Amino acid sequence: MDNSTMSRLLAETADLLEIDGGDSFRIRSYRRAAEAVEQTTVDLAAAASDTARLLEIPGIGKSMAANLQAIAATGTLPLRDELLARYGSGLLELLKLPGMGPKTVALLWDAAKIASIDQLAEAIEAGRLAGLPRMGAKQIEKLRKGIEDYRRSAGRFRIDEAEEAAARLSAYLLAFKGIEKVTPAGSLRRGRETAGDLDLLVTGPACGLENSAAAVDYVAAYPGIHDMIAKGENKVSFHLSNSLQVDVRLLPSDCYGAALQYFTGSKAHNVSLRQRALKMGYTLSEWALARLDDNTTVAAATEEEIYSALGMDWMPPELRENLGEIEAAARHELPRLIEQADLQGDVHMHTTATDGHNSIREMAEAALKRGYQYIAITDHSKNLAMTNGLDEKRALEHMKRIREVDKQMEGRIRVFTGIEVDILGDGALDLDDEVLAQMDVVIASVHTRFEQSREEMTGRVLRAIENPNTRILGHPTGRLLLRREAFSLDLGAVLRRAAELGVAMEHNAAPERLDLNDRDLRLAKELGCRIVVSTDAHDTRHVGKMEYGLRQLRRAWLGPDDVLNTKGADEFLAALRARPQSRNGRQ
DNA sequence: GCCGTTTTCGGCCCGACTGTTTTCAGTCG
Repeated sequence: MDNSTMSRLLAETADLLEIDGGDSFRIRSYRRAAEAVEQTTVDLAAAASDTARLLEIPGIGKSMAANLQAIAATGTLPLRDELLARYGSGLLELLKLPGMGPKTVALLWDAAKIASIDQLAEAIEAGRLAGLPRMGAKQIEKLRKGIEDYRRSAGRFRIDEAEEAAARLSAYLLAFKGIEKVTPAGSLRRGRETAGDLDLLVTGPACGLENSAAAVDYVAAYPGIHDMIAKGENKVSFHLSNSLQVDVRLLPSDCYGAALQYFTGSKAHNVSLRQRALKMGYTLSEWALARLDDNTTVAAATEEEIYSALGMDWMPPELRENLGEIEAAARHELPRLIEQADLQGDVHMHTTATDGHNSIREMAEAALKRGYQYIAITDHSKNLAMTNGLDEKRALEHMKRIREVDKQMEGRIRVFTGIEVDILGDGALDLDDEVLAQMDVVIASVHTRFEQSREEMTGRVLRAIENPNTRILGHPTGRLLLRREAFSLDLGAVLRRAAELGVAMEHNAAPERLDLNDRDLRLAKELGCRIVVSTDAHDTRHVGKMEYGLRQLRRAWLGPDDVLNTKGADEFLAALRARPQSRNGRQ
């Protein structure tokens, strides 16, 4: 069992205790322990027998160590099981609805015996919620909409979860003699934010059409399989324990490219590509590109051959959405997409001054190791009290420390001063302008939920952009993957104004964030609004880890020139600071 | 349930915002 699963069990226990009305400090302990387990580099399943080692981890005491040992030994936690037996796992799912916390879950359970999202939906339809305490028309409507949004995203997995499952399975497959190559296809390969299932294409001498039986048996013996769906001559389908469906296809290497192309999709891209093939006298299938007249194979082994035979350049999977990439590839005018090597700096990160886990120096060293030229330290401001956010006085002191570290690094990497301020309800920033003016990087973010009208909400964000100290607009959509609580915002107006005033728009590269979706990013490019891709790293492991965010940028056809932190340190700073004359007075 | 160069008991990150209130409880970060 891996640390994140152990962490999840502890966090769920905390949720259940909260619904149960348990001691709030005990609950916090479970939460802290869950976070510690997630954070630590110690492999807890392996180290479980070493109690002293467990106790070294801050937040793990005697009973939590025993809990971890129970989880490692049995895969489950007695307290959690006990609470689940009382309330059922549906309550944990209810908590995922926006605006739904433990008190409301407990209320619905006590008053109406509602124990799942389905039961809640039913109760809303039947009008059984009206009259319950704190259940006005607005609240009920919010829940109804929350259920709708939740159901839309349910059943899909975040890209990093799918990728992790793919990596583990690939490692297992590659250990088999005669399996030489494993490639994830489908939306995972195209870099979508989420994946509905996992398509793995496998090839090697053991994957021939006739001799694949041993390899198929090996696949079917994968220890992570929860239940088998189908096992054929060349395909094995199953669910993992997290209910992710996996299809493993074994293919001879001479048709690997055709299969890879076909199973990567997207559907729209493939339809369009097959039409093009037909016009050229070919037929394209998952087995080969073949001549229509005599059915002889033209290309099949690699994607490059197939696209080339169709008169096109090979294109990165991220572009395959039938949004003009086929025409561009045929004209040999595919865009140059942004790559990791283009990025010169990571300019959003936190330290132990607020809710980060490492020092300024450690973050700088980590970024240096990853080959970056500069970073910005952007801890939280005072409005985020729970993170120990910085007030004016502490912000200035912190700035001094950042400058000291910058000196210590002796030019090997630049360390910029910065802060992530909160956009308040009236659109003002929560720190004094005189202090903000001294910072290199000021990221203005919305941390509280706004539920005003679209106009009002947009007005507030625009006001924050107008503030001459705002250099980067941080996550303004309130968008969290698989929990889309996006408040209403005229993003077009926001991006346009940001472009006019030279304020960059942040795209958070963390897989659970990915602030801007494909369409937002295309719009940003159209409007000439520059993007800053960042990690919002809270520890050294996440510093500069941009791959998920980069794939989103690539999907939107963004190149190095569309992104601000592809510039060198001085150019980046100059671009951030230079703001055109304010054009106030225009509505 | 964790933690301790003020402690082995008594503390434990707190402020903004919303909706349903008529002074506040609940959620979120």
